[in-house]
Amino acid sequence: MQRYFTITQLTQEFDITTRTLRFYEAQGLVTPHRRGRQRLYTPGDRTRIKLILRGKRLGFSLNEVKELIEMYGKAPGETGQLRLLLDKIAARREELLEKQRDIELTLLELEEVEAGAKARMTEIQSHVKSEEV
Amino acid sequence: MQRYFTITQLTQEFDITTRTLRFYEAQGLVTPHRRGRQRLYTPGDRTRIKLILRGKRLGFSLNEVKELIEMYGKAPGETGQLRLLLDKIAARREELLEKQRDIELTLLELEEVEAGAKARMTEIQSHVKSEEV
DNA sequence: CACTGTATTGACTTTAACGTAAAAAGACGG
DNA sequence: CCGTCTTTTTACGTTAAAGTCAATACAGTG
Repeated sequence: MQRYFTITQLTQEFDITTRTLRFYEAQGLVTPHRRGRQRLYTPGDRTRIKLILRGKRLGFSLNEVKELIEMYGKAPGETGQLRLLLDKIAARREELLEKQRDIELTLLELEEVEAGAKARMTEIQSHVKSEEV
Repeated sequence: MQRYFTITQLTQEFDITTRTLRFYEAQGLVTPHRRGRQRLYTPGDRTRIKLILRGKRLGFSLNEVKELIEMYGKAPGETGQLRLLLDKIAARREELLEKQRDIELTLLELEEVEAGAKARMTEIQSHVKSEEV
């Protein structure tokens, strides 16, 4: 049973515009079916869109995202260049691990700032209290 | 003892161009000293540049990075709007945590693809061996 | 001082990722 | 069937983040 999504359904679900989805299509990132001129998105298309948006959140360009998705898309059988695929996977993994470290560092720094701010707040509080006496 | 860095030193260290550093300066992200017209970067400037690049790797825009850095820069004392600062920190943290989840998911998917590829490889290997018999 | 190489400035160009507007074609409710 | 609404297509505009190029300006060296 093939359930389809319309373009507006997806734009609402993911909070993007139709322009964006058509743009992704023009870039070859999704290829919805057509009923006449109308676009019909399969659940698979929907998943791809999710992957695209996730990639974007991580700072990957659309081209990089495309490469990633194509890796998923290929069944392992039809992948002629297995060695090459494995290399790409390794490279992506390295990038992701670096991003993880970047995030950890940034979170730590945020905590420091937060601690400073909170300390400053309670300090102000105590001033207020002493003035209240 | 104030040790300075030249612009080219930094471009080499971080693998960016002079144009990029001057652009960041024009955006108010760094403000190196001058000796005549020549730019002199302090270790503090260097740290800021590191932060900028880290932010970029995580997919933040330069403006977002600027906000982040300004949060670090402000001593907690001179932060008039402590509540506002804490809110911003919380928002950033949420974003970062989401990115962490995104990374985890992507890593998992990469592992799946990798497993498939490796399985396919050993399969091919065994074919070769059986032909060798 | 002349030469050479590096820095700076300013202007213009480029690329990615959409936004916006206009015109035409379906889709639908009454 | 008519008007309204949505969708599509086409084309041009925009923004962020630099890249590229040209015209100097120094700075150090022999």
